[in-house]
Amino acid sequence: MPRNLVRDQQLREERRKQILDAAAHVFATRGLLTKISDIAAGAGLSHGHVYNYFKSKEEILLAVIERGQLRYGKILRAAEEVEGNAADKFRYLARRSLPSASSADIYLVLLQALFTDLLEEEDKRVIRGRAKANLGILLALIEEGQQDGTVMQGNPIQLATLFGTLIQNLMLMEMRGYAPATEETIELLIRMLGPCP
Amino acid sequence: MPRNLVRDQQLREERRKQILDAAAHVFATRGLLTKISDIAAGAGLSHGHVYNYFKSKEEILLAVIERGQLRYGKILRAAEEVEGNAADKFRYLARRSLPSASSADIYLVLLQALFTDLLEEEDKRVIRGRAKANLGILLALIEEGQQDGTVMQGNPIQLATLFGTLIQNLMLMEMRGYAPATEETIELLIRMLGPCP
Amino acid sequence: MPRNLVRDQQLREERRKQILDAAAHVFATRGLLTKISDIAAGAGLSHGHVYNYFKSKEEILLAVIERGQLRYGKILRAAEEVEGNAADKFRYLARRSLPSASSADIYLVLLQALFTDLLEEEDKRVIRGRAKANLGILLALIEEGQQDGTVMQGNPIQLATLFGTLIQNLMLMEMRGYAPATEETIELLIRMLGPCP
Amino acid sequence: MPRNLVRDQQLREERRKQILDAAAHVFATRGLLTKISDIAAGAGLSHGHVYNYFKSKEEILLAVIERGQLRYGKILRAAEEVEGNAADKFRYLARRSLPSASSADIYLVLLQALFTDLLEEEDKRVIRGRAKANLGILLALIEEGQQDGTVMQGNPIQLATLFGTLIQNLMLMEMRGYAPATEETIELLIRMLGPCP
DNA sequence: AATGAATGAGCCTTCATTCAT
DNA sequence: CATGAATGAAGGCTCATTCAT
Repeated sequence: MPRNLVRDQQLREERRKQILDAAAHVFATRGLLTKISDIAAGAGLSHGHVYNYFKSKEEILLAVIERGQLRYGKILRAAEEVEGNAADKFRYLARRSLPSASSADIYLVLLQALFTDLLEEEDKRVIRGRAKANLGILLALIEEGQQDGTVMQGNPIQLATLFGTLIQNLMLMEMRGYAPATEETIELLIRMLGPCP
Repeated sequence: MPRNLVRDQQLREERRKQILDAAAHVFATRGLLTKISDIAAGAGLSHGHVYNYFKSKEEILLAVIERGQLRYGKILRAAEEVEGNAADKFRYLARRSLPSASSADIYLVLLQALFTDLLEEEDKRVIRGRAKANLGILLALIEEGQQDGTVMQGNPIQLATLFGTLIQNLMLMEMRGYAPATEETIELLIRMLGPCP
Repeated sequence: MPRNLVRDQQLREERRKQILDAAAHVFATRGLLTKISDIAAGAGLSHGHVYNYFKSKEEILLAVIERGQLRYGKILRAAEEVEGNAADKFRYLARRSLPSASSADIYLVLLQALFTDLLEEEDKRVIRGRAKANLGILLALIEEGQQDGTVMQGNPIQLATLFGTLIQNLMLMEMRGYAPATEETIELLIRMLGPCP
Repeated sequence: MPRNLVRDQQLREERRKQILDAAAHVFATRGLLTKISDIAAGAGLSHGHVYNYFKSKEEILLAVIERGQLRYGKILRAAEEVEGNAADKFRYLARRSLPSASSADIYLVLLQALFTDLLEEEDKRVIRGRAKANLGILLALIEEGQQDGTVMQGNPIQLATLFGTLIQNLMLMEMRGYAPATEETIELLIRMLGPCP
């Protein structure tokens, strides 16, 4: 039966993913007040069963955040590979951060999680570490843009930080009573980053 | 009536303010998971006493948000009055939004509150309404800047939204693992907004 | 100043009466869930001040019950003195127990109080003792009626109990969704008690 | 679905009944001051679990009252079916209302509930409606008795009200310091209702 | 005396987590 | 594996009681 074990493992992994998907959605929708039973309902299973895959709500939250950060990192690396100049890469990045892209909606949860004492300080440290790693990629893109003349001069870290803030907030605009972000918004953003020739 | 009614009223008002200050701080620090007893402790009184000033936790949250939005509006109007061109006004605005300025730290609470069903839909509507009013002031500033040549051309609403997002996030940068905002950040921000002559 | 002391004592007694009146009304209206502040409001003073006259809510409740029972006893003794036969005395008794007569509305409070552990067992014993004393008077009336031929034969204690139950419930009829008691009801009651010649 | 759904449903129903039984007892014993934890303890489960069956204390109270009223209605209808004349039916009715019959002990709770603002006015309306329906049955019995000569003449509604009051108070007699009701009491009651030939 | 600010015990209710089936 | 019954810790809120003014 080793075959079954492999298959079991796959099923198990699928389930975990299912739960995390639901959790990401619910966390992003209701914040940290999210209940285990909401997650379970979203994943289509009983709340008790969730504990066969994660040992606590905290673990789920951590997993959701980790996945969100890793995905964001993946998008960042994908942006690096985009054909064209740095502006094109930022354009790609911003587009992937629009509300329709599910990958971004975890960002607010992360923000909240860094507050509360729901998470251990150690966990927060890890999360900040990943954030810094992601910022590093953004930083490289900024510097590339300053080289190829599509990004203004200035402290790259500051620029990366500002740009990072912006794209992660794109999806939240509507929620905050502002107009939702569109392609037009993205073009403006690119121009804002741009140099004055 | 052996009491001094006028004085009592003043004390009462002070207490309310005291509670709101504590609440703002704790909400900003621990998010919606904030306990009434945390607020009470922060204000230096017993949890039961809080209910002599506010009739529920929800009411406190609403008051905190309202006050935060009104203060932000006040800052916006103060910025309008600043001597100089639009860039100077934005500079002023950004400076007042740095972490050291306590008035801004409510913004994240607001963001969280718009999620959850902790608040009635009606309350959320009111909050979004005030946000829109504030955006209107920012909008006027943007248009002024486009007139006096210190702000780039482009859809003013979009620009206002982007800028609003940025300044409200200044204080959160550090928290999110990025470098904290400084005067240098502000200058970059002003240049980003600026036109290409 | 002994005159002042006397006067003070009178005022104090008046105040106590005021509070008990309010308490009786509120207890009869809202049951044991009655709050001290309701009583205070009813008596037109601050809740804190009540404690200058009674040392606890329990003491007030006991006083209200005692007064109610004593008044009922007084009514019973007044009935004994009524001119005419026993039927006339019962008629008088029933009339004084109609809803309009405030003396009866405490009966339900008493009923509730005998339940809960809000009262010490010792207090309950005292209350039951007074109830028994009152029943004794009723018993005498019943026996008088059996003598003068206006009350049916049968165990006088049973009859007294049944009649006591009835008149104390007269005021509650309306509350329980039944038709309110009237003079007609009273006449029926007298006839029910009456013998078959 | 490894569970036996039908069985689960049965168990669930049993549990509900268990809780209601406990609640009826405790409410009848301690009045509206009854704590959820008392009910839970009475039913042999944890307080939290009670909320898996009822969503609030108020709902439990309402259910207890409803059940009590329905049971009383059932007894009334059973009395209607008793062989014999109306007196026999009343006898049956009174017997079923003695303290030993658990079905009646809810009446006092009902009485208390009609006070307080613990219940919505709407709920009280419903309760009064059911009381009126039950009174209707009693009314029919009275009229039957007036026909077959076992009940005195007079306004049937008044008679029904008086009789209803009496039988519902039978169980409370002892509690109020009076002699407890017995078969002898019941016979007296029947005679009181009877006509004078 | 008189007020109402202040406290904290206590109850209702929710929900993470465990566990029997 | 799956379910949901069951528990109990924790937090919101009320209100009796005390006390400074």
